[in-house]
Amino acid sequence: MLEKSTIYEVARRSGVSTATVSRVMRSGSGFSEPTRQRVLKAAGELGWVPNGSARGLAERRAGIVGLLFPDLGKEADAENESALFLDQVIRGAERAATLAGDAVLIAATSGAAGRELARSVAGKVDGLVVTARSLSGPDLTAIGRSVPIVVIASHTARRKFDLVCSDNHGGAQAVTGHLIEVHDHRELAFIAGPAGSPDSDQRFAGFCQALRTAGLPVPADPLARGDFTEAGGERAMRAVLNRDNRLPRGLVFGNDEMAIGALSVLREYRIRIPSELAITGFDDIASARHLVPSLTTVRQPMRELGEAAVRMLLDRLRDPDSARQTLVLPTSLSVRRSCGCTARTSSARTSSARINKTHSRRTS
Amino acid sequence: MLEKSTIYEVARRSGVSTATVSRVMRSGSGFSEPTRQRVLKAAGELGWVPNGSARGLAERRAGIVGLLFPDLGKEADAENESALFLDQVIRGAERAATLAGDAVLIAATSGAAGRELARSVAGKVDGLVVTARSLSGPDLTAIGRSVPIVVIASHTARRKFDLVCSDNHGGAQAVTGHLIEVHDHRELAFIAGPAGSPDSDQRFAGFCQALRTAGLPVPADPLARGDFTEAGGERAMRAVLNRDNRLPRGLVFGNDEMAIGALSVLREYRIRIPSELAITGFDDIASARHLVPSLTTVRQPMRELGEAAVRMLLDRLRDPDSARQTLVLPTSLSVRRSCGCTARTSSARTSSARINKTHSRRTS
DNA sequence: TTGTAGGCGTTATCAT
DNA sequence: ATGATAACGCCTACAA
Repeated sequence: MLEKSTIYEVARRSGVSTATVSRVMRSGSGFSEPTRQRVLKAAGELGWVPNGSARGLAERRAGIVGLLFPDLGKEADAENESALFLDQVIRGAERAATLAGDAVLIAATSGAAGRELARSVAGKVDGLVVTARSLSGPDLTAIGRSVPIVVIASHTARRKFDLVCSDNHGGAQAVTGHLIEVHDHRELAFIAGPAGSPDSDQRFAGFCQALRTAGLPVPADPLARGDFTEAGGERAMRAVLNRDNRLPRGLVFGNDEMAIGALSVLREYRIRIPSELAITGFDDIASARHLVPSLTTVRQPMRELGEAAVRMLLDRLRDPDSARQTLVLPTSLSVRRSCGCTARTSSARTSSARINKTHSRRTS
Repeated sequence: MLEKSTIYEVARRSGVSTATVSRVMRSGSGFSEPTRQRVLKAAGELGWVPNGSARGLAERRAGIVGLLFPDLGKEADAENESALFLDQVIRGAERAATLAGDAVLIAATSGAAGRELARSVAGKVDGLVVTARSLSGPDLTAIGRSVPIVVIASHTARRKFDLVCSDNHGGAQAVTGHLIEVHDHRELAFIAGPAGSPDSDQRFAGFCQALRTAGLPVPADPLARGDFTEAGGERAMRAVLNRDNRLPRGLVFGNDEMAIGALSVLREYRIRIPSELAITGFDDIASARHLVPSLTTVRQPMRELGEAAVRMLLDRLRDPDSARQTLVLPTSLSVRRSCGCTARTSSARTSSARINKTHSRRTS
């Protein structure tokens, strides 16, 4: 059934040397037209596809970039924000790689077994895009010794690699500012994600910045904490409701998932959104549009993150010694109903892309 | 910066031959403990990662499976049903492959350029999982000559390959049956996807089957047609509203997206769901839960499709001459509010998995 | 324009 | 337990 022919057979069948076959398949020059015809014919008849491993070995280049992301586990389905986020990143990476003629190898690395997997992948690719929480710091460093790495993670992360992230701080500042300036809300609070999450921390910082800018009192801590899941948002909301005897005027959530969870609790408590309490999220997941009320939130350029990361990686491959880069992609505001606006969705840039050339790489 | 050391350097550094290094890295036997230590130490110090291309060449096996899916284009984002579907398939494929120690190479193949891409990918992998509409029939056949292929597509598709799909017919029959039996609706209509879509056709067939079973009149055609998008659902709904002066009692949509689009039109027309008109979808995308009313729909085991396809491919790789298989994965009912139910979501199996051994492969 | 032959980094088969 | 040494399939100087 399967042929698995080699360049030798194609060469023999078309009466030329393997060198000529190779030339026909890649160079586009260095042979006569009739020769080309014969080679192509033979290749076609045999159904020959050049062996990627052999080619990669000879070219010292696999033509593959790897994408590592955290294994979200069995429970991670379409409802999961991180999952959605990563899917988009994957799409973006695929697009950018294909555009450059490369393919993308994906792998979900989890915990300890992740290291082995990562090593295996590292051997198969020319470079690696690694998303937050898919690899420990030491593992990153170790693998970084043998393969170029671009990290997709929050700004605060290690500066030892090329890095791309979205503007969490600016995005949070923008929604919060919207609540303050457009709706004139002055009592605002932030519901954070898991402790230690750089994303959450930066969003909280952006929130605080907006308050500061408006001359409002700045809280030392978030009002409550969830874990970026719907269930976590529910819990956080209930905790607040049970603990405090009066609510702020607006709640800025660390992400959409938690806002969705909170919304169901608030509905239960018959608290009107947005008339009694304004709500905002972060991420702009698909469901945000379909909620009632629809959720005002901050859109992250998820796919662009993947694209940018791969492009950066390919640049690095081309030029190993250039200055290391950090790219911060702009977020945008998706204004819907939950903040109090009534117009149809509009969106506005929250910041513009920034590139920081950090330090130059040591050469060698 | 980057080491890119080889097995030779590891061998020299640890004072053994490359053969021994290789043995230590894979066999787990054929060397003494002290030797093992030295090799591991040297490898660690050098940060050596075995070159996948060389390994693949020597082993005649890349340890990579490819996943081809259609390029949905720029406009395809998280809102898009097909996109979500494919994301889940990708996740499933990744999971199954990783479990088997393989990696997954992904590529979105679009139109003509797709063929070249597909060939390139085919050369890099041990086998290919190909989703519906990512490759033309002839291209499939051509590439199938050099690499084993498993197809994820509707049942009707070509039988020349191993195939896995979900039970569209059974799923549609089940929701329709629910409308008939539980809610006693007898005037039902189907809103189809694009003409020629096997998925849509099978769902319509399932719809008809349910009517037939209940002894109700069976329509020759769907009431209207969309293109599986939200906008398409809107258009279809408007067309029906403008054309007919009376609506059926329930509308079975070919997928969730279209149901969502229709829902917004129906809201505009102040038509009460489900009291005046019951609505159901197909796919169970994330938003279905959050709609108002929440959407009763049929869940496809998207991730499982990816898992099953990869497993099937690995089986095929292991045993090239066994009988070709077709696997139909069961769908399940997600009962929510739009059908008229008031209970919380419940779900029920709609069918059980079926395996058809078709004909045996010709040996050679 | 075409062919010869060495090399790419591993694995695996023989010896020893 | 270890070491030579062929493959593996392709690319690419270098020659002709």
